[in-house]
Order: sequence, then structure tokens, then C-alpha cells
Amino acid sequence: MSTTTTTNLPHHLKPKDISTESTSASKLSQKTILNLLNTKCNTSLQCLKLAHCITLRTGHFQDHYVAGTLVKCYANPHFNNFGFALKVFDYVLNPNVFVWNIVIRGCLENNEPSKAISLYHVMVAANSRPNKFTYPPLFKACTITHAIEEGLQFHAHVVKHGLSRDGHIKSAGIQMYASFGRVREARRMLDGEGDSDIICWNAMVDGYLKCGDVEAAKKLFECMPDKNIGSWNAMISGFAKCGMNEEARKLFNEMDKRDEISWSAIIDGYIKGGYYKEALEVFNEMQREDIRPRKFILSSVLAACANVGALDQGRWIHAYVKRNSMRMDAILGTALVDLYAKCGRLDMAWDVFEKMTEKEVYTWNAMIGGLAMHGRAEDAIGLFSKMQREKLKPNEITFVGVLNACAHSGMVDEGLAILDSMKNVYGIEPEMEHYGCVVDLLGRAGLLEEAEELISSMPMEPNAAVLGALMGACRIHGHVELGERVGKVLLELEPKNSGRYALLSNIYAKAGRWDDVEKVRRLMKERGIKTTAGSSMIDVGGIVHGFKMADSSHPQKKEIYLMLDRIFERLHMEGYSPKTSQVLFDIKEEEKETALRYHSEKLAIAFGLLSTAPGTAIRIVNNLRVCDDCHSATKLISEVYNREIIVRDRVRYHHFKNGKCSCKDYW
DNA sequence: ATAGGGTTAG
Repeated sequence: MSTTTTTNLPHHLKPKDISTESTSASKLSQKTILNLLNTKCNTSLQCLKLAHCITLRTGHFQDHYVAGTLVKCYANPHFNNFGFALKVFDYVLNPNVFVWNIVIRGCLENNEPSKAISLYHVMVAANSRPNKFTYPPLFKACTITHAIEEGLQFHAHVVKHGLSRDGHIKSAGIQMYASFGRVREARRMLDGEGDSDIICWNAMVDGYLKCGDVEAAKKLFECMPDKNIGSWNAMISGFAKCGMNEEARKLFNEMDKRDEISWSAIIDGYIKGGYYKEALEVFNEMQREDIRPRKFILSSVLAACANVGALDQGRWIHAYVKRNSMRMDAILGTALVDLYAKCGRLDMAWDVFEKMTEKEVYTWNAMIGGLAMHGRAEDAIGLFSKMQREKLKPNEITFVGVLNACAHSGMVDEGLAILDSMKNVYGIEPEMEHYGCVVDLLGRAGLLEEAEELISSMPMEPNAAVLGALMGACRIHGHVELGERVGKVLLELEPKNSGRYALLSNIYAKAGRWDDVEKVRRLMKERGIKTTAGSSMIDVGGIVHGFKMADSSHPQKKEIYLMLDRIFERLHMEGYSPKTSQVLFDIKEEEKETALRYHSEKLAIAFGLLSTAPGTAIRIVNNLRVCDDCHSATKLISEVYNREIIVRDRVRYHHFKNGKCSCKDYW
């Protein structure tokens, strides 16, 4: 029975060629061949092909045990050629359960869960009776593809075949039901007949937590007949994922033996909650306990470094990876690419990217996104084309990167063409995020009407992010009426988001409508909304220094403020005039200037100029977008002090050099 | 008979 598109196998690998031949090889026993397949053939494709030839020559190919093992070897994800495994499978006559199970599992291991499901139907149609090994991968496939109907059907088959007692099936089933949000069905499986063991309990604990039922998880954890380290870890990572970092930490402290997963879960919880500094502290704590970090933790920590701009610590990890000859797998490599890109070192990001041998879509996405963030739209699009030349399928994240690149450099036609091609060429339905990028693109370019039209043509109701993009464009182009209209909707849609209030009052302030600015301020007060304070971080000698507006907490505050005054003296001589329209209060002009002068970004720059050698680049990470005034001041500083200043804001990078910015004042 | 399960990463 043919199950795949059958292109023929190479001549020498076809059964019919030599199955009748009798050579000395035929004396090889089944056992010897299996031994060969199970040892050498898992790493060497050459050995595998040789073994394949031998099975054909000796007539062992139609032995299901041999054929199954052979297919399993070909299906090893390491070879990245599952298509070939399927072709070989096609030549197995009347495969038995063993062979079917191998190929179904192979689908899963090669990221083809839907294929696993469809092959199961072929298997049943071919009258092969599934056994207990058949179902776990199928449940997993349903979990991944969210195939609820099929999952229920598989469960029914499990019952029909009398396999419900099996622990492997139970744990996979529990996970599946939990992923559907059906904890009660999961629990019923756990409590049903047969042997539920630690792994099933752990899966259930995890399931409860993934569904947000913390109490049920706690209760089960308490009354489990037996626990292992995995049970604790499931609780900790579950707490961490629910944002309950303190609870997680409490359990973590109670453990008598922690493994890498325990540490990793804690660190990850902090990262997910945006507590990057805390994450880095835990990492240091771990090292003080002499635990040698491995790639799992390292890639998490790299994400934390990337987010706070801790370039030096990130580089240390990179060096650590090299020093310990750790394999640069796709995840670790991607984390490094992301780190360097987010820390403003595109050169190093590119270096890692180029040397990586195991790139995945994520890796390309990180590099494309990095280029986009730096305003290098042509390069981002170039890389996108290269990705296709290398026959890698872009995913929806790839398009977010590419469209962002267009938005950051005003490439309207290209952006629209790409949005169009998503569906027509790549078969990927544009989602809200993609529309958001294009609304941003059109809006920034001043095409407000087109942006509005796009929004009304979207197949879904615009969310806050999309409207926010439109409103941002209104601010840039001084479109008060539209901005006001959108702003009102947005304030109801997201009454807790302080950024929206700031944007609206900014639009009013720019138009000099101070009464309305005041109204917004009062509304915020009524609703108890606090503005997100702007903060800037700068990494000097491996230590990240953070500044807030008018900050006086830094030990060197005196020097910093003195430096700032000196800087502004020089800037004024160069013709700098403060962009007081940035200030959201109707105060006197001089006061406005003072308010601008102590923006966190300027404090960080002053500190950077003080504490780094002349000529070295200054790298700053802002939590918000750069303001107009900081932008023009920084341009001038880069010229007057002859320094390259690299500023990362909430969405993109600005490379200031010789009085100019890489964003070409378009951001 | 042969094969297999949970908690950690971009």
C-alpha cells in the first residue's frame, strides 16, 4: 500500500533489484543486521545506506523487525530526511503493527503530527490492529495540532482495544486532555482502572497548572502516594508560568535536591514576568552553588541578558559555551543571535548566524527581526529571500519581522506586496499582528486613510495593538481628530494601559489643547492609572546601571548631574533647542526644559560619557520609545563628543553617529 | 518479541 507520493528510490536501494540474489551476505543473520542498525546507523548515513543494501541483498528487508528498525534509523531527525524514511516504508509489504508504530512515531519526531494521524487511519484501513505502542504518539499529535475530535476518537479506540490500563497511554492522554482544557477528562483517565504511576500524576499536576487550577494541582501534589524530583519541578514550573514566582521560590527552597530543571524553571518564571534582573541573580546564585549550567539554562539566561542589554554577561556565556565545547544547537544559537541583535551588535549576531550549522526557522526569524529592529530593511528582506532559496518555509513570525522592517524604513509598496503574498504565495493567513505592522507602516508614512481602510478590511475586529499603531501615527502626523476618536475607543478597550493615556495627551499637547491634556490626566487619576516611568539601562564593565527620570539614587549622581549641565552648555552652543512640545504639562518653558533634561536616557548618556573611554560606543536600553527631544539631543551629543551612541527603545534601535541617526529620523 | 511516558530553552 502506497502511503506517500512515490518517487522512486535510487536503483540500488530498490528491493526488487536483488532480492533473489544470493551472495555471501545472505549468510548474515537477522541478529547481526539488527545489531548493525542499532549501533552504527544512528549517526552515520553512510553506514545506514550500506546496511540498507545488505538487508535487500540478503532478503531480510521483508522481515518486519528488520524493516521497522531500518525505517526507524532513516526517521532519525538527525538526518533531517524523513521523506526518505517514508519512501523506504512504502516498500515494506503489508507492514505489521511494529512497522506502523515506528513510522507513526517517526512522523511525530519529525514535526509532522498531522501525518501521524492520517497514517493511523491508513493503518486501520489496512486491517492492522493497533496495540499499546500505537496511541501515545497519536495523543501527542492531537495535543500539538489541537485535534480534539481525533483525540476523542483515539481515546475511544484505546478503550475498545482494552488498552486503558497502560501508563504510557494514560500520561499522554492526560496531557492531551489538559491541553484541550478538559482537566476533568484527564482526571478521569488518571483515576481509571490500571496503573497510574508517578509520571501520570506529574502529568496531571502539570495539566492542572496549565489550565490554571492551582488549587487542584496543590491538592494532588500533597496527596500523591509518591513523588520524585519531576513532581516538584512540575509544581515549580507551573507556578512560574502562572506568574506566581514567590510560590515557586518557596517550593524551590523546600526541595532537598534540585536539578537543572528546577533552576531553569525559576529563572524562566522571572523572565516570563519581565523580572530579568532577578533572573540573572538566580543564575549567579546557581553558580555559587557550583552547579555547572548547561544549554537549557544558558539559553534562558541569554534571553534575560538580551532584554536588559547585558551584553558583557551574554558574551561571557558565549565564551563559556565555546570553552566547554558545547554543541551550538539551534536554540542556543538563536538565543545568541537574539542577544547580539538586541544588544546592538548586529555584526556579532551575523557572525553567530553564519557559523550555525543547525539553523531553524526561529534562527532566521531572530536574524531578520534583528535587522528589522535596526532599520536595515533591505538586508532583512534580502535574508528573507535567501531563506526561501534555501527552501526553508517562513512562518508567521518571519512575516512579522519582514513587515516590521518595512514599517521602520517606510517601504510602503514592498510591505503591501508582502502582506498580499502571505496568503497568496505562502498560504499563511495574516493575523492581527501582521495587519498591525502594516497599519503602522501606512500610518508612519502618513497614509492615514489607507491605514483606516486596511483596518476596516480586516477579517477580524481590530485589537488594541492595531488601534494603538493608528493612534501613534496620528501623533506623528498631528492628526488630532482621528487620534482623539481612536484614543477614546482605546481608553475603553484598555483602561489599564497607561501608555494609551500618555499617547492621547501627547497628541493634545502637540496641538496645544492643554484643557484636554488636563482631562486625560484627571481621568487617569480617577481610574488609578500610573504612568510607566521611563527608565534607561547602560551596561558598563559588565554591570547594568539603571536610571529613572530625575534619578538621584546613583552613587555618582553628583558627577552625573554636573556632566549633564556641561553637556547642555555645549549643545546650546551648537544650536540645540529643547523640544518642549514633548512635555505633557502646561508649565513654563524653562520648567519644560528642565523636565526634558533629566529624562532617564540623558542621565544614562551622561553617565556613559563619564565612565567609558573616549571613542568607545555607548549602549543604552530604554523601556519606552525615545522621545523627540532625547533623539535630537543624542544626535548632537554623538557629534560633539565624537561618540557612537546606540539606543534601543521599546521597538527598535537608533545608532547615533556624527550627528545622524540610523533611523533617518523615521521612527 | 521487537518500541514508549512527565517537568527546563529560541
